[in-house]
Amino acid sequence: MNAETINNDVVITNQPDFELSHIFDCGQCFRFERTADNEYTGTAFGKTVTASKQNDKIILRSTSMEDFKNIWYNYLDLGRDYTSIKKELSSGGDKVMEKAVRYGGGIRILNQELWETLISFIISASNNIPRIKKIIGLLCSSFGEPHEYMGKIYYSFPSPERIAALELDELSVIRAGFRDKYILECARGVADGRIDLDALKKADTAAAKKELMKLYGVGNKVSDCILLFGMGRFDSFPVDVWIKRIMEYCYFGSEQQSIKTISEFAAERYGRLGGIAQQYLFFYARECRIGVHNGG
DNA sequence: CACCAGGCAAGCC
DNA sequence: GGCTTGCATGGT
Repeated sequence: MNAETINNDVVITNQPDFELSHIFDCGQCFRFERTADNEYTGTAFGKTVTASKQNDKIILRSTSMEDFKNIWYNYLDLGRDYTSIKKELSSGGDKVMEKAVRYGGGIRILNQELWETLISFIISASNNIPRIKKIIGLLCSSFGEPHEYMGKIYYSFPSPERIAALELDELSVIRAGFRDKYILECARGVADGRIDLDALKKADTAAAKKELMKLYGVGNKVSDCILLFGMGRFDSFPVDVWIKRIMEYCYFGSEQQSIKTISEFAAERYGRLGGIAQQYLFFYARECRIGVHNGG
C-alpha cells in the first residue's frame, strides 16, 4: 500500500483485496451509500469521506493525510493481509468457501466504533437492511452533530449521553419500533457507566460475549455482530437468516439445522477466521440470493 | 390479505 | 436447558 496527497485527495495505490462494493454491500456497515459508479460516501468517527476506485487507484476525496493516518487507514483495515487470509480459507478443499471468496474477494472487515456498532445491530434485529439504514440515518440526523463536507451537511453518530437524555417518545421519531426501548436503555447504561465498553474491549471473546448478552436487546446473534464488527473478533461467526439459509443449502443438503449446529460447524471449519468467512458467505448468499425462491 | 426482514425478551415447560 | 409467542414498522 502506498498513499499520497494530491490536491485535497488522498490517493492510495498498490492495495490488493479492496473493492468498495464488496466492503459496503456485505452488511457490516449501514452508514455508507453508493453515490456514483465505484464511489461510496459515508461517515465514521465524526468525519465524512467519499471513496472511489478506478484502475486500481483508490481515492479518498477532500480529506487529509492526517485523517487518513488517524482514521481511514484503520477504519478500512488497510494494515491487514487479506491475500493470505483468502488463501487459507480457500485451501481446505471447501468448494463453497472457494467460490464465496472469489465472489467477495475485495471484502475488508471495517474497524467500526463499538458504541455505534452496539446500537446499529440492536436496530438490525428482525429488520431489513434498507430500513436499518433509514432508522440509523434518522437517529444521526435527529440527534447527531452536523458537519459540512464538500458543500453538504452530514451528521455524526449521536453520543450515548445525547440519547440517554431523551425520553422514549422523543426517540420514536426514528421509527425503530419495539427496538427504541433497547436503544434508550443501552444508551443510559453507557452514559452512566453501568456499561463499560472500553473494559469490554479488553476481555476475551467468550467473556465479552457473556457481558454483551446481558444488555437489553442484545442476544446471541447481535452480540456476535458487535464482537466481529465493533471489536475485531474474527473468531465470531454471526448466524442470521441469510447465513442459516446458505449453510443449510451448501453444507446440509438444504435440510433445516439449528443455529447451534451451524455455529459449531463454522467454528470447527473456519476457526479464528470465522467472522471473515461469514462475510464472504453473506455477500455471496445475498448477491446470488441463495435459498431464496420468491423472485427477488 | 399474509408473510418477511442480519432477533430478542418473556413466559412457558 | 429448549420451545413458543408477541413485538413496531414497512415492504411485497
